Amino acid sequence: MTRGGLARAVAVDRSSPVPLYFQLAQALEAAIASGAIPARTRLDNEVALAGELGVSRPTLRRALEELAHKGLIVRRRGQGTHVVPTRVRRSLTTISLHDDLVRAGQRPATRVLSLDVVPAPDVVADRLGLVARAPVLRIERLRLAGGSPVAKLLNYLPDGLVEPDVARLETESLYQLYRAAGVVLHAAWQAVGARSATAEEARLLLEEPGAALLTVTRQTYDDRGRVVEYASHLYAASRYTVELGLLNG
Amino acid sequence: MTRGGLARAVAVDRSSPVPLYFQLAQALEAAIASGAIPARTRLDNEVALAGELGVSRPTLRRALEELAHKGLIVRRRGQGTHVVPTRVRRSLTTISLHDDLVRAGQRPATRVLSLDVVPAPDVVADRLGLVARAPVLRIERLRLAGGSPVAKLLNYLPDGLVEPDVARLETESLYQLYRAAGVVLHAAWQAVGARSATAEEARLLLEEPGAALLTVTRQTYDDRGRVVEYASHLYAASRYTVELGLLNG
DNA sequence: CAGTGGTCTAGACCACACC
DNA sequence: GTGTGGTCTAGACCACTGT
Repeated sequence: MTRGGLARAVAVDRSSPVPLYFQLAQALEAAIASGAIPARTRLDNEVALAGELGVSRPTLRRALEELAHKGLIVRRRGQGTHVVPTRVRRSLTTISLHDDLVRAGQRPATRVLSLDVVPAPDVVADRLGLVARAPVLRIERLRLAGGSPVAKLLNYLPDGLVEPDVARLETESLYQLYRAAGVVLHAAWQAVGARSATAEEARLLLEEPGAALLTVTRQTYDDRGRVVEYASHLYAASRYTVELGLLNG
Repeated sequence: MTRGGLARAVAVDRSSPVPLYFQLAQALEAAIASGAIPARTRLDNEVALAGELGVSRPTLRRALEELAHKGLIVRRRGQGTHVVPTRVRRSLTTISLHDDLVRAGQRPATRVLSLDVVPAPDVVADRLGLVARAPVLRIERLRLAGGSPVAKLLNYLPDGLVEPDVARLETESLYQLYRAAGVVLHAAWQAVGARSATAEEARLLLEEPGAALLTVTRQTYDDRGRVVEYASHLYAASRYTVELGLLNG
């Protein structure tokens, strides 16, 4: 994008409360995605580009850093900034947790199997940072896609964090409930493994006993660093895989 | 850390080629990890802190942004910057791919099962962005830990990217070879699933036929956006799980 | 209200890549 | 050399949070 035509495709609104660098990043990402800025294009240098777009260089740089972090562009000293040629680029932008079921065609549904306040088992109390047998909210759900069960979800939450509500649990994700309760999720640690299904699990997930299941164990933290969830999930591996984007591997 | 004593714990070397913000971030991270800056501490405000440390506010901010991104601190407008109280914090800093075997006690070893240049199978050519049946390097390895096999690793690489060398493959990781060849890995996409072991796989991994295996399929990109690897790995799930740190989930 | 982090600017110098 | 992105500065104004 050398001829300055970029300034028309990427217009910013200085009266908007949305930060300039964010507007720029989004506009540039859209322009790249739509092909308005073709792959392998070399962008103008930062000083010139900032001039064309009517922002300062640091502001432009912050936008470019975002795109570089997402893998959409590559910047190299002495050489310039290029739009990455890769075809399969979509998966890289975000790290998907597990709600990928919302994708193409799948009609996700949730059935609440149980919803109780119980004394925390030792391992749960330890992971949540609570004293032994402290009351915790235990949520057991069955996730269905296209009418058939794909996962059994077991979550433990500190008591009082969100309102237990079967109806909402069956229509919204747990993360939507967190957000509604003002909890800002920030980071998580998770381990992925596999094991064979027990008879009971096989029955729930409509698999053969002994079929391979994907296990995901996770701790989620909020922006204060408190553990807000301990989860132990079980996926029917024949119909489900976890997709992950990794950066700076 | 209010009393300015921080300036002694966090000293920067302005003659070093290492960027100031990076020195700051590392020093602060070390101070937090060691307890020199205790959990829940409220840091001085940014202007004051920058003054104490002898850097400008943007430079300090860049360091703090790094720490915030890693989940070590929390910054809130009107309220200040606090050190996060979480206990289990180590896993969050980086996203581990699969070489976690190097951890505590495990003596990792690798046996090269095969190493050939072959015409690319269709799926591989597609994933690597090559024409059908283009020559690719096919590497089949068995990973052992503590003397017993834990994973069968199958990798396809564009021909000519690295030198095929059995000896080095058995002592170093594939990623070390990439680095040595000047390839800068940048991003990856991977899918994690599970399935039951075939008789042949069970024999290799010393598992029962039908045992649950963890499958990892991955594409790795370099900093130019080229696909430099297509991998299909198989883990003995009874002895291995994949750990992942997730940010901004 | 006062204090905090969030954003933005204009300019400077440096390290590296290619000619 | 010349041109590029990488780093750093000093200062300004704003939006939000608590009192």
